[in-house]
Amino acid sequence: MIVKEQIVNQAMLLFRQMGIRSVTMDMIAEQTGISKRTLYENFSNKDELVEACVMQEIESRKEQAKRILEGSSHIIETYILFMWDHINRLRGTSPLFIKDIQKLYPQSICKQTNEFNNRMRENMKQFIIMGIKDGVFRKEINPDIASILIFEQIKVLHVEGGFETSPLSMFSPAEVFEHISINFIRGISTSKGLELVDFYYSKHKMV
Amino acid sequence: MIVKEQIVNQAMLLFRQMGIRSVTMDMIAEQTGISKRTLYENFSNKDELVEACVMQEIESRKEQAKRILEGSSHIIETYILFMWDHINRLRGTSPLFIKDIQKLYPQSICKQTNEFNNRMRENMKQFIIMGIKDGVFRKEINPDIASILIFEQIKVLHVEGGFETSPLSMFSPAEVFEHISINFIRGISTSKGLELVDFYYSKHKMV
DNA sequence: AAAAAACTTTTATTGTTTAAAAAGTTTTTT
DNA sequence: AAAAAACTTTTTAAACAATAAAAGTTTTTT
Repeated sequence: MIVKEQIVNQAMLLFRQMGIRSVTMDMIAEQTGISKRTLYENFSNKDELVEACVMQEIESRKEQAKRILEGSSHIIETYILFMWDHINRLRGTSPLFIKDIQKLYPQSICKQTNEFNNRMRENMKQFIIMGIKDGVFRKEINPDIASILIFEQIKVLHVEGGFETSPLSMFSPAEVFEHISINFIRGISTSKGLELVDFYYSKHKMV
Repeated sequence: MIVKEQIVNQAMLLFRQMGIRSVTMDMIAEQTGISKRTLYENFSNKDELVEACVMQEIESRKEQAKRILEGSSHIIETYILFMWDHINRLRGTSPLFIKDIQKLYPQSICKQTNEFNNRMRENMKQFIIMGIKDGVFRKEINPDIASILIFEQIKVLHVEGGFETSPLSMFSPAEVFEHISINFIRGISTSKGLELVDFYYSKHKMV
């Protein structure tokens, strides 16, 4: 079944570039170098193919998350590493990809990503609660509000009309994301937390 | 021309409660206790009346801004006072009011509010630049990105579908706004800045 | 002279039709 | 046996028409 993987990989290449809506099955067949018929013998419809792509993406993220958790010694280091991981993903992916999944597939496939997102938000909330207990985040912080707000801020990157409408369009999504992430964690931090943010930020600094 | 003021005041009462779209001219006439004809003799159409209301609101804000600037001894105190002023306004105004102005009147009237908003964003940018020079905000901050981001965050409060769609619906706009404002300024602050935020926040603390 | 009511006009929303593009299928070719 | 091409069906989006609500006007009443 190596051909199925081939198709998923080539489709992902196109999806990442142009989103899902504007990639046709003809394009995918051509890109993979197979006929449409063969394509449909492997995936009986587009949704099935998209689902396979999304699942692959989610799996990749889960594995990466596992690696990050194993490789970090403090929750703030974890946060910084997740930030860099996401920045790298943003750099290789058109905002259309995420946007299309959310707008076009709110039922079947989005179920997977929604579960994933809800788990992420819940993780973020627990992360904040842990940080407060640990004395790195301020105790005035409401973990519910704060965990929602960080994801709402990130949504700005995937806003309707791309990004072009927004005055943020002059800056790259990756740059804005870094700004948001660092400002957010510093905003909720105590002085002890800030020291750790500075420490781990310079430890993992990238260009 | 006391009757004109009467109309504006009564109309504002309704607009603040239910937005602009859902308030009819009949409702305004009834609320003011005059006939529709008299209403139209004072304002030849709804847009003119809305404009008068918006101008009154802008004037009120300008005066309040002047008072705040005069009454504060440091830019961080200014920021905290503006925050409380806005929280008080939010408490008395339905999100529909701002939403309707932005969605319904993007041309003539919105010109006024857009100018006002652009000036606010520019002020915010200058505020951040001053803060960096003064050593209260971090020098890594990009004043353009940061000034846009704070307004984008505030937009979450006026998002399409009210607020009801958003997971933030369980919290009051005022509460969320305070969270956003404090997190933002702490996020961009140096340790010197944080001390001042703490100082002025407790100085002006409200319930 | 202004309120109340009855009226006309505009605007905004809703549903319907139509046309194009892409999904999905079948036939033909190599 | 799979690619290429030709085909049919579905979806989507745009254009248009019908409707209802509110804007705006005129007439009638107090």
